[in-house]
Amino acid sequence: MMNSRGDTNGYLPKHALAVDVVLFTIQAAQLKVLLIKRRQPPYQGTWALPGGMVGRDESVDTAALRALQEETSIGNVYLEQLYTFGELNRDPRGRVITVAYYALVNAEQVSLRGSSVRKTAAWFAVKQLPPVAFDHRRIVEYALARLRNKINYTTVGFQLLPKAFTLTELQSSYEVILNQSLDKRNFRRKMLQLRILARMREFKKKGRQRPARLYTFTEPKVIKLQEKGIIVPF
Amino acid sequence: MMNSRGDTNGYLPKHALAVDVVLFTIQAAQLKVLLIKRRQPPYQGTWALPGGMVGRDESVDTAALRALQEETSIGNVYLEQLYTFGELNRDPRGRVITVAYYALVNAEQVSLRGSSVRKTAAWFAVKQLPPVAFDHRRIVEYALARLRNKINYTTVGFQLLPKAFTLTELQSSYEVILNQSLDKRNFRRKMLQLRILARMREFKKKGRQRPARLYTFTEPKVIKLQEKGIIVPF
DNA sequence: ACAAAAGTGTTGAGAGTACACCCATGC
DNA sequence: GCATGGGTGTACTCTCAACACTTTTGT
Repeated sequence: MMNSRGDTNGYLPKHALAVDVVLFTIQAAQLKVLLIKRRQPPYQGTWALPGGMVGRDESVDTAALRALQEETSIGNVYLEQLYTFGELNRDPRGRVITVAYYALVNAEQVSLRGSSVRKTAAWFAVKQLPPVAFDHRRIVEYALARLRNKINYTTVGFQLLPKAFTLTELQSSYEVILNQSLDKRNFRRKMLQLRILARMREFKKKGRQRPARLYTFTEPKVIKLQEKGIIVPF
Repeated sequence: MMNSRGDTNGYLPKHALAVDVVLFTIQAAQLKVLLIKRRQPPYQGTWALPGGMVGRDESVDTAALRALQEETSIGNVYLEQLYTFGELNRDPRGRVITVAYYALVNAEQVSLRGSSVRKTAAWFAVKQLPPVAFDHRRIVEYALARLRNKINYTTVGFQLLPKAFTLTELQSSYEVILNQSLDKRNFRRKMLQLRILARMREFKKKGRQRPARLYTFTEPKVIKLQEKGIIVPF
C-alpha cells in the first residue's frame, strides 16, 4: 500500500527510465532529424531516436547528453527537456518511461560516429521520416511543435547556424522550420531592430553573386525576448 | 555497460519515480497553492507538495491525478505536466526522480480531505510560502512561470473560476496570477472580441452595488488561441 | 443622496504586412 | 552583359495603451 511520498510501507516500485533525443539540424535547406538503426529487438532494423537508459549515478540531463555523444561528436549543444512519456504500454518489453529532449546543432559542428559496426546513424528530413520505433514519431512531432513555437520568441534558432552567418541563411532557417516563406525586407528589419546581431567586417563570397554581409549573434547564449517575439506565429 | 535503448547487457538500472503536483486556486483575491504537512522523515513536519510514488501499473499522469485525489475531493481538474526533475541529489533518501505537474481548480469545487489523522492539507498564498521540503520551492516557481505564460495565449485561466462568472471576477483572476493590474476597458474589449464568452441572462447580485452580468466559457475545454493571445505579456 | 462596483469609446503610437526595384559580383 | 542572389523604403492597417465619466443598485 502506498499513499504519498515515501509512505510506502516497505514496497517501493522502481522503473526503467529512458531518455530520447530529437536532434535537429539544417542540411540542404531541409530540417533534419538524427535517427539510429536499431540492432536489437524489439524493432530490430527500425530507425529510432538516439537514446538510452538513465544510469544509476547520472542525472537525467546527463543521460540525454551522453546518448547524443554516443552517436555524434559534438561539443556545445543546445539541449532542452521536452516532455516525459509515461504511458503503460509504450514499450513492448514492459514498462519503460522516457524523458524526451530536443537538441539543435549546426550541421558543420557535428559528425556522426557512423563507423561503428554496431550502429548506423543518419539524418532524415522531418517531412519524410521513415517508419520509426516505439512512439518516436509522436516525440518528433512534439519536438517540432515546440521548436516552431519557440523560435518565435526566443533565439534558439541561432543554434542551427554557424557562428557567422548571412541574413539570408538566417531567414532560410526560419523558413525551413516554420515551413513557410517570409518576406525578406520585413524579416531583415525585424531581426536588425532586435539589436541581437553584430555586423561583421567580413563578407561571404559564394559563387558569382554579390557577397553577403556576415553577422554574429551578440548574446552569450539563447535569450528569451520579452517583446512581441521574432516572427509572428501563424 | 550500457549503450543505447535496451542494449543493457543484462544490467538495467531502475529508479524510484515520484510525481508532485502544484495545485493552484484563487481565494480571497490571492493565488494559492495546496501544501501537505509531512508526517514522515525526511522533512518531517515540513510542508510539501501533494505527490507520491508512481506505481507499477499506472501511467505517470494517473499517478499525478491519484496524488491529487488523495488530498482533495475534486472531479474534473485541469492537470498538465510541467517538467521532470532528474538531478542526483534532490532527495536525501537517495535517487528519486520526480515528474512535476500543475493543476488548476475553482476554489468552490474542491474540498480538502483534511480530516484524516495522518495528514494536514492547507492553502498558502504563493507570495508567502512557508519553508517547503525538497526542491519544491523551485517546482512552485516553475509552475507559476508556466501559468503566467500560458494564460496569455490559452484559456487555462478559466479553470480557476466557477462556470458562471462576472467579467470583474475574470479580470481579477488575471491580475492575481500576473501580479499586476490591468485596464478594465481594454480587458473587457479583448475578452469579448475573442468570442469565447457567452453572456448569460442572469446577473450576480452581491451587496448593494449594481448587479454584474454573468458569463460562461463557451468552449468545451481549454483552447489555444492562435491569435495574438489574451493579454499581452509584459 | 450617497456609496460601491458595473459598464462604456476614443485617440495616438507603434508594429505588422504587402509590395518592386537597383546593386555588386563572377563568369 | 548577363545571371545570381544581396540589399533597400514606403504606405496602409490593425492592435495596443492610455485615459474618465455615467449607470444601477442597496441602504
